[in-house]
Amino acid sequence: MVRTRFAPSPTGYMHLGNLRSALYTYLYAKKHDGRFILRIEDTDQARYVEGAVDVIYNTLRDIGMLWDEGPDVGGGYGPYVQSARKAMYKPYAEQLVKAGKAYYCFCTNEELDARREESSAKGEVWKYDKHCLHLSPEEVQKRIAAGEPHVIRQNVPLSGEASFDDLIYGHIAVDSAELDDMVLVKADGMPTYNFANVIDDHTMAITHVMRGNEYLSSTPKYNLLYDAFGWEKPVYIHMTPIMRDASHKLSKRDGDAYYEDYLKKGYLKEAIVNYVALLGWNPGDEREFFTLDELKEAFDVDGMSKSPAIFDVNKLTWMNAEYVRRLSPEEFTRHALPYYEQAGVAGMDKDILCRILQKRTEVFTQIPQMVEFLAMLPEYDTELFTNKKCKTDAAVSTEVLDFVIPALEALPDWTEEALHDLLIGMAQERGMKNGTLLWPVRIALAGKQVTPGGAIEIAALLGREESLKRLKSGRAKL
RNA sequence: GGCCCCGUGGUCAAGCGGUUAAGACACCGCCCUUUCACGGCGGUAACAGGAGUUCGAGUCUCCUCGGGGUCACCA
Repeated sequence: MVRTRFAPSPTGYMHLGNLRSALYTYLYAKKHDGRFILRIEDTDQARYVEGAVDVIYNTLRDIGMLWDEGPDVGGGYGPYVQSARKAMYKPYAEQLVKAGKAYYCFCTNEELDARREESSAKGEVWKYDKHCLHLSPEEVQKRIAAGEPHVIRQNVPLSGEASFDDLIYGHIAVDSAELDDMVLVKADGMPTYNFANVIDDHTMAITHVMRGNEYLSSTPKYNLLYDAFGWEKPVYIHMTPIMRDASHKLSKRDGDAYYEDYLKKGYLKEAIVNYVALLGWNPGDEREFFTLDELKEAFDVDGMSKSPAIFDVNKLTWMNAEYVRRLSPEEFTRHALPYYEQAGVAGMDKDILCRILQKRTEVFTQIPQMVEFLAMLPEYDTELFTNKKCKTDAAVSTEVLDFVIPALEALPDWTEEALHDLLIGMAQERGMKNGTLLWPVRIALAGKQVTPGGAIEIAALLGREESLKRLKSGRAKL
């Protein structure tokens, strides 16, 4: 049974890189009919943020990545919050000490710093010198009994090879001599992050450890620990970061690294998830649109990339536009409504608004600026009445408005259909290009060169009174 | 600096010893058209560099260069 885990620390936001890690971790488990486990790594009390755990829950749930075990739903391997596991680590370290795979160390920070400086002065790479490894058991006991501060360090062999196998990167080996005797348990009795991770993953029976690339170089050490315990090692899958550019990760400094940021900017969650899934993974065929269920089916480590991917808002935006177009009119309107209200057009015909806006909306936040001319006629210059392609200028526009205004005043039903028949009919009668007639009308109606929709839709949206008022004021300008 | 990882168009990315080196976004052009957009058609653009191995190398090996990661009693 495949068991994977997502182990975020609660920061209050969901970074896109984390979101993607969670996604891949979830997908891998689901693809193999396994279990997806949520573990909260909250040991860093200094960074603790109120309500941050809820952000994690809500985001995962919102997207549909439901966890099979976790702090709130339980499971047979709890607790699932690291702070509640504090007491369980030290005994494991002591077990290692008994086996000679770890040892107590009484070196103080000052001593370590001094030796570190000494070695860097000589141009050497600092590595703990195993100073305390050779203390006699009696002395160790005595000093512990005396209450002397101490840590427990991993005893890394001086020679030989440490290695691991990664599903993406293959076999990675490093000389044990390169490895430092890392601290397992700190002077305050708490485990270090690395140690806690190994213990947690093993005791939670995690079979596939999926995590960021930055752990690539510490993983050989992790495996040494598994060997020291005699535990079966997990399968490793190291994932690339999402980059801002070739040399920087997407970070909070960029102001657009968080899932929440994109929701606020008017992106659809399905589009974000879909885009992010494709950043660093490809299905092996030409498909690019996936629902979460389709991703579960299609996901495969073979398609995961070894090199980091640069985040491209451009493509996200294109993908979002595609998702927007696929919305039903009702769904589109539901998403657009807050922006209609913001622009003051919420009272207008929703069907027409949807028809003219849906194809033009890449991101919902673009809507107000697209429609604000409906709520209030902008100041405009008569230059706008001139358009070469439509064969119109101030004189033509004057002529057009002069016969269009009375005709519209006489129109019995102010419907889109009636407006269409009347205006197009007049153009035909007079042997004019549709554009020649419609251009001046649209300009007078909208007061801007570029609008979503054409003269007919705009007139229908504005209604008889407002339309005629705008047409007359346009005529008056000429 | 030591060690580890990575390197195909501007971006994502296919490619697993033999291809005219896919596709998508972006960009440019044309068509459609009631402006813009949508849609349709077409175009520009890449194997970081150098040595090998091989009949043949984007694919294998080595070196160089470039980028990243990691070297804490932080997580």
